[in-house]
Amino acid sequence: MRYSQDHKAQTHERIIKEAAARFRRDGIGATGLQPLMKALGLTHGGFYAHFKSKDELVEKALQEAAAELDVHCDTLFSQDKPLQAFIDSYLSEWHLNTPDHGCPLPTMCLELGQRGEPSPTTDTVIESRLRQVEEALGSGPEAQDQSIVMLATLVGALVLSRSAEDEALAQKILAVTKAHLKDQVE
Amino acid sequence: MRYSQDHKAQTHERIIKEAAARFRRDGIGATGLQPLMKALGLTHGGFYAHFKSKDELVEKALQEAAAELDVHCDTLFSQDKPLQAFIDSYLSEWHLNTPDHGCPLPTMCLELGQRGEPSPTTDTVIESRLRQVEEALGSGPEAQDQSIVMLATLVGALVLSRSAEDEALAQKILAVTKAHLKDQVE
DNA sequence: TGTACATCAGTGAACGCGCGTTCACTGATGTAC
DNA sequence: TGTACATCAGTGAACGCGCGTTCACTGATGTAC
Repeated sequence: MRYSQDHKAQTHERIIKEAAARFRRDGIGATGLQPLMKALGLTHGGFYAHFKSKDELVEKALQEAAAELDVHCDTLFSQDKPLQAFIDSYLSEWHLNTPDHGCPLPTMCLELGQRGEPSPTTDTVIESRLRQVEEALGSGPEAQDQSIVMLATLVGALVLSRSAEDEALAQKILAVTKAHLKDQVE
Repeated sequence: MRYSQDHKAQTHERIIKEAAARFRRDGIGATGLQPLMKALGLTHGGFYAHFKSKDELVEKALQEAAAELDVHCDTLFSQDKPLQAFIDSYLSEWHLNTPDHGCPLPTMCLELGQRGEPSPTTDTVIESRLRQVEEALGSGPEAQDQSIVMLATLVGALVLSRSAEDEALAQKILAVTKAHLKDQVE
C-alpha cells in the first residue's frame, strides 16, 4: 500500500533510531534485521526499500548516535561548569545502564574497529569530544593533551564498570574516576 | 581412533588457546566453532568430546587469557620500574595491533558484559591489575584510587586507539596518554 | 609374548535455527484526464 | 468533481549460508588373559 507524503521518511527515521539503540545495547553483529523491523511493527522484507544493506544502516545508525551525542553534549557544554557536567553525565549510573542511548565509542565504534571496518564517523565523534573538552579547559597548549587523557579515562572507566560483574566494583570505578577527574578540573 | 596418554589433554589445551586468541581478535559472537576446529586440523564434531557447550569454552578461554595476562604482568612488575614497564606495554603498538594476545578487558570482558553474561573472571582480572598497580604505587591511602584511575585511563586509551580509523590519531592517543601516565609516576 | 577385546578421541553427515537478502505481489494513495 | 490509472512502501515466502549441537560410526591404542 502506498502511504501519505512523508510517511516513508518517518519510517526511515524510525528504523535508524531503533537500530542506533539496538546496535549500542546488543552489539551490531548480535542485532538481527528481522527482530528490529518486527519491533517497529513492520516486516523484514520492507527493509530494502530503505537501505541497500545492513552495512548502510550501520553507518547511518552510527551517524544518528553521533548526532544524539552532539546534541546532548552541546547542552552540557553550555552550562555553568561544562566539564563537571560532562564528567557527571559520562560516568553516571544512567550511562552505565543505558548504553542504547549513550556514547557510541565503547559500543559501536569499538566493534567496528574490531571488525576491521572502522568508519570516519568514529574519528568525528572522538575529535568532536576532544575539541569540546579542549575549549572548556581553555588555557594553555597542554589543553589538547589533557583532553585526550580525560576522554580516555572517561571511556575506560565506563568500559570497566560495564564489564564488571560485581555491582559494588562497577560503582566504585565510576565514583573514584569521577572524583579524580572533577578534582583535576577544580 | 584412540590416541596416546595425554593426547586429549594437549588437544584440549590447543582448543582453549586458539579460542582465547580468536575471541579477543574477532569477538566471541563472531567466532565460529567450525572454523576454530578446522584451524587446529580437527573436525567440528569432536568439539563436544572436550566441552559441553560454547559457553563453557568461553569461560575457559577467558581464564586462559587472564592467566596469560598474569604471567606477562608478573614479568613487567618484577622489573626495575614496574609501572613504566606496564604503561609502555599496555599502550604499545604491539598491544594496539595484537588484541588476540592482549588484555581481555577491552575485548572478551566488555562483550560478556554487553551480552549480560559477565564472568567472575572479569572481576578477577580487574582486581589483579588494580592490586598490582596499587602495590607498585606504594605509598599512601590514595594508591587504591590512583590505581583505578590509571587502569581506566589505560583501557580507555587502548579502546579509543583501536576504534580510530586515522592511524595518526590512534598513535597520538597512545603517545599522549603514555606520556601523561609516566609523568604521573615519575 | 601373543591375541582378543574394550575404550573413546576424533569423524562427518545431519538437525533446526536465524541470519542477510531477494522477489513477486498487494492495495491505499497521489496524479491525470 | 468524478473516474481510471500509476506508483511504490510494505508484505511474506523463499534463497543459500553458517551457526551450535547431536549422533552413529571408526579405528588406533591400552588393557586383560
